[in-house]
Formats: sequence, structure tokens, C-alpha cells
Amino acid sequence: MIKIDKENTEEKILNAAKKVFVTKGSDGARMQEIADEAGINKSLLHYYYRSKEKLFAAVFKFAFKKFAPNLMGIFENESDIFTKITSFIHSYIDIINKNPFIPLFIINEVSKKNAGFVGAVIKNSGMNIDLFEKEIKKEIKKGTIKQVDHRQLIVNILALCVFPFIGRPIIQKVVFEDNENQYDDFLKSRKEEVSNLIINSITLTEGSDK
Amino acid sequence: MIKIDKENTEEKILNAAKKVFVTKGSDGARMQEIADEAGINKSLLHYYYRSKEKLFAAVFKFAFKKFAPNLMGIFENESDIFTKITSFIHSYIDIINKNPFIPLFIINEVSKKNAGFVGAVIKNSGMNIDLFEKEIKKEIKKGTIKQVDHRQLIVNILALCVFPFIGRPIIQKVVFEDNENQYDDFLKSRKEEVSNLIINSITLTEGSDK
DNA sequence: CCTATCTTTGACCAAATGGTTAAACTGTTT
DNA sequence: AAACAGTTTAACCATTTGGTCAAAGATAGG
Repeated sequence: MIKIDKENTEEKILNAAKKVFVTKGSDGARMQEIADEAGINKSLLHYYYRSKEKLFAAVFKFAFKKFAPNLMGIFENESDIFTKITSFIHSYIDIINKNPFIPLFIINEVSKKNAGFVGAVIKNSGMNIDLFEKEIKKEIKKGTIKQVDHRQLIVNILALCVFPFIGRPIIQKVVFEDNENQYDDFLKSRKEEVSNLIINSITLTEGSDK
Repeated sequence: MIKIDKENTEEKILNAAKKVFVTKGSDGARMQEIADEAGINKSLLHYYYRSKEKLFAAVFKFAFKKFAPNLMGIFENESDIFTKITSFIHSYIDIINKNPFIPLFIINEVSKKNAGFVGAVIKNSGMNIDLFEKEIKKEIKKGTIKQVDHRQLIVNILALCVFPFIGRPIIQKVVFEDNENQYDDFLKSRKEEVSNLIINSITLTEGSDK
């Protein structure tokens, strides 16, 4: 028997909730709007998810997992450190490109309700930089790269990848005369720009080794 | 006659509104909370500022002006380009340090209500990168710095300065094991880190000139 | 002291909002 | 077709929230 994967109600709700929560935030989101977006009665939201908070929790978990886990996996393969970092940057920008509003959503919600389940989600996400740290320290010892602080490095990478997306409305206005197409081109060129900048910052310069 | 600069009601309201709006956002902020914060009756909010939106507008204007205008002024003095950029980074991080929640507040509100008065505030803020662009292009022609795209450069600078503040809750958890003091130290070291990274990225390398 | 204006307050209002409930509907089992 | 469980809906509720209003306080001028 063929199981038709027609979107069932629960999925419809979750998808609608993702859309509304991510764009409007937990404060700005309205249960009625989520119901409308899903094309169902508002009571059904409470039938499947007991409260707004529970529904929000489901959305947040989903959003955070999308950005947290698979990233450090890149550092498990066998290529050299420069290739690893470059491919990390490329794939991270790709992910954001596909979900440009999620980073700001996450930052916001973590800032607002740092306590409670949000903190727990982060801890349980398995996101940690141990592999990254080990790798960087190893390469420094080997003399492949400069003596850099791995924490500064990871923040630099994240900043350069994420900021153009979350700051888009302002940057586009101030720096690009509000031209959307131009900004899309700009975003496309970011993978190379960020890769070059980061690689350049860890590459040994003449006379700096030892 | 001595004019005692005792905070009058209107100022009390604006200051309370700044605090509440900036930390909770326009959606999360409550008029009652602002009144409580100011220690006055809620009706007074409407007496001095006609509506929540008007009050919010006053706060947003203030916040945006604090971050927009004086920054490009640095590029008017006579020092060399490296010094200019370095001092820009230093003073920008100083400003954010004094108002760590304003950047996220601005990004949020611009993202939410890009239209309307928010867009107007940005345009009327006098914030533009013409001076910066001219300066960079001049130095490239002179051969003082690499051939860089001035828009990539300014976005890089802003990203590296701003992101550690708006992403603090997450970064602190994931990268610093939720240690606040350690994160404060990290922020202090950012001025040098960002300056070095940016200067390094525009400095000519052997054999790259012409 | 009286009046006029500005400031402040508490009581109140209408709309919005998250949530509940009982009834209707649908599909499956016997 | 009757009974049952799962699903969906409309009507309703309590609370919150931005906002109004008339009256009370304060302040200054005549």
C-alpha cells in the first residue's frame, strides 16, 4: 500500500509555525496567523501542541538543530586545515542562504529567554568546538598556521558568515542604495571573500615562524 | 537662578522607554512596564507621547543616531589610512561596549518594519559611506593598500565588531562554557584582534603590487 | 485668594489574544 | 448500522493591553 506523503495536519501546523515564528519572533507571532497560514482552525493548534510556548519550542528546536550540528563534522575528514576551513565557510554560507532568517531568529530568542528550555536546547544540540580547538592547536604546533586563538578564529568566521544576512536590511540600504539584486550578488561573492580573509589571517608570513 | 537639571517627566519617560524597548523589542515592550520603570502613571505616557508607536519612534531615532553619524567623521582627519581604520574600529567597539544591546535592537526593528518611518530615519541619519569609498579608492590608486572592494571591507569591519555582541548569549555558551568574565576579557581583546585582521587584509603582500 | 493652565492620577473601555469546550464530523471496527 | 475513537469546528472565556477621560493636584499670574 502506497503511503501518500500528503502533508498531515500536524506537519502543516509545524511548517506554518516555523514561517510565522521565524519571521515575526515569539512575541510578534499570533496563533491566529499560524492557523490561517496552515489553513486550519485555531483550536487545532492547541489540539496538537498544547500551548503557544510548546509550539514555539518545537520550532526553536528545529531551527537550532538546523544550524548547530553538522558543521563540526567537516573537521573529521582527512583534508588539510586550509581546505577544511574553506569548506566549512562555504557550506555554512550555503545553509544560511537557504534559511536567511533563522540566524537572527535564534539570536533573538536566545537573547530574550536565555534561561529555560532554550538554554537546554543549546546544550543538548551537541554543538561544541572541541574538534575545532584540537585541530587548530595541532596545526599551530606543526607550524602549518600562525599562532592564533581558536576562539577568536571561530568568532571571526561566524561573524563574517552570518552578519551580512542578519544585517541585510540596513547594509543594503546604507551601502547598496537599497538595490536587492546588487546585494544578492554581494552575498554570492562572500564565500570567496570570507575564505580568503580567514585563510590569509592564519597563513604564516615571512619571518614569523618560530 | 540655578536651573537644577532634575530629570523631568518627559525625560524620565524617554529613558524608561529606551530601556524597555531596547531590551524587549517593540513587540515585547509593554506600556505599563515603561510607566513602572519611569515611576509614573501609564496615562502620562500618552500625555507626553501620543501612542506607543510615537514613543517607539522617539526611542528608535535616538538609538539609530547613536550608531550612525559620528563614525564616518573619523575619515575626515589627516592621518594615514591604516590609522584611520584602526581608530574607527576602536571607537566603534567602544560605542557598542557602552550600549551592547542597541545593535541587535536596531537590526531587529529594521528587519521587522523596514517600511515606514524606520526607513526614513536611516535615510535622514546622514549615514553614508561616500567618504570611506573615496578614501579606499584613493589609497588603492596610490598603491598604499591592496585592491579591495570597499563594500566587502566595510561589511567585514562591521561584522567583526558587532557580531560578538549580538551573538554573545550563544557564543558565550558554546565557546566559553558560559563563563561571563572570560567573555568580557574576550571582548576586550577584540579591538586588537579586529584591527590586526582588517589591516592585514588590506596590506600589500610581496609581489602583489601592480 | 481666585482663576487659568499645566500636570498627574485612577477608573474605565474596546480590541486583541491565548486558551477552552461542547458539539459536529470522519473513518474504522464489529 | 451502531458504536467508538480520532479530528475539526464555532462559540465562548478570561486576561492582557493600548488607549481615553473626567476629576484631582499643582503652579503661576493677577
